[in-house]
Amino acid sequence: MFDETQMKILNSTMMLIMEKGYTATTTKDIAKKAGINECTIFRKFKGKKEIIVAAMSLPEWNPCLKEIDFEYTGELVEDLCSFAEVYSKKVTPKMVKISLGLRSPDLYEITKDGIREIPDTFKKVLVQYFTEMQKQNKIHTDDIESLAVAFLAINFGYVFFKASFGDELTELQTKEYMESSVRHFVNGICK
Amino acid sequence: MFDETQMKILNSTMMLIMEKGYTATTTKDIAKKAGINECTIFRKFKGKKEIIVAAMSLPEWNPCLKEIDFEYTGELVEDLCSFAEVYSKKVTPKMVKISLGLRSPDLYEITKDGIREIPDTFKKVLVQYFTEMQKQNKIHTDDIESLAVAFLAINFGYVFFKASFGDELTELQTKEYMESSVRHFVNGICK
DNA sequence: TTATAATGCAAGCAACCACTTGCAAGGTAG
DNA sequence: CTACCTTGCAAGTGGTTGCTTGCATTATAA
Repeated sequence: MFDETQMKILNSTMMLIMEKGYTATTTKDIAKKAGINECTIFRKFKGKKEIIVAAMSLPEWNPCLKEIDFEYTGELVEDLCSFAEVYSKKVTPKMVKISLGLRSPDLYEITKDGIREIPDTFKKVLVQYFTEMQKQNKIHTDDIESLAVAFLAINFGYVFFKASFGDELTELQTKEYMESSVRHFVNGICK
Repeated sequence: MFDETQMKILNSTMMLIMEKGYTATTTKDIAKKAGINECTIFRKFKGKKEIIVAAMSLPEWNPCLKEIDFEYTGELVEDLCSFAEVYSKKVTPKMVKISLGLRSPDLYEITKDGIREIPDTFKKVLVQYFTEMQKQNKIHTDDIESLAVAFLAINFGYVFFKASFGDELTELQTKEYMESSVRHFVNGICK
């Protein structure tokens, strides 16, 4: 698919975009980071934009979250922990930084669908799951949509904070937070 | 503080940053949007960066969230709804777009403190509140930190989604979501 | 050895960037 | 009227951007 030089370019580009964003990342930066000459970039890719398109085709730089990735048994805490784990494996701080770095007017058309796909898929799975659990009389709610968005937000918010502030906002680690937040989510906090 | 021309520049700049981000926003863009000549910008402000600094001093473009903004009575649902409302009044999709647009290497030093201050303050208030509620034996939890981060994430996640996708991810409106998510958060979903 | 392909190197392209300058036009205040 | 202040206008600054080109060097394969 891609030769060694191309991979160096792809990885260097995405790392720089994580740090500085697409517009602020220059082809000179990329060449320097990749340890190659700038003109080689344009021998390997048509232009700067094409590097992004190519990188997005790699699972390494584009977390394809599919409905099929989520499995469940019917036990609430177990299932939601499992969902949270699948989500956190794909949507890492690295990926969040990438998707923030790709926010640029001239990339919008290329990236928008891919970026919305992830929360969209996760929400769809959650709505489906909660609907099923309600049918089985395992949960009580009058608003499945809110429930799904809230659980999505609990998971996304955490990884966004880690991506933005590292451990400075909270030193909680992923597993710790996931288990605790799921437990609170299921059982509530009111005595 | 700022004359009419300066205000036109400040508002136009921030609106463009909302749309395209700082690096992709040029001084020509700003002048065009403000309906003035480009050189006027540099007669009014020292440079592009200074426009941001000036704008950040306006409450209109910088939501100062202070601990004192949050009041509570001791009734869980009521208090958390009130917290969520205060948060949503300050941290609007517009503000989130701004803070995303300001992510640029050469603005980092200027903006980082202001950006972290908001989640920081909200988290601090929540930790304080939950600690108090635990003392009063009104909640059961062994992990107040997770609780605070989860509630913060529930509120931030929603506004981030609205900022990024409008109504395309969910058509839920703020009040609806707030009330529902707080109710679930307090009472849990398990039967 | 010879042919081919990949890369480095240096120079340079037009376009655009933030920013500057000199001058004329216009309004306002004394 | 005069003096001043603000702004527009047009031109231009040096620097950077994405991207190109011609040529020398190296490695690989026939």
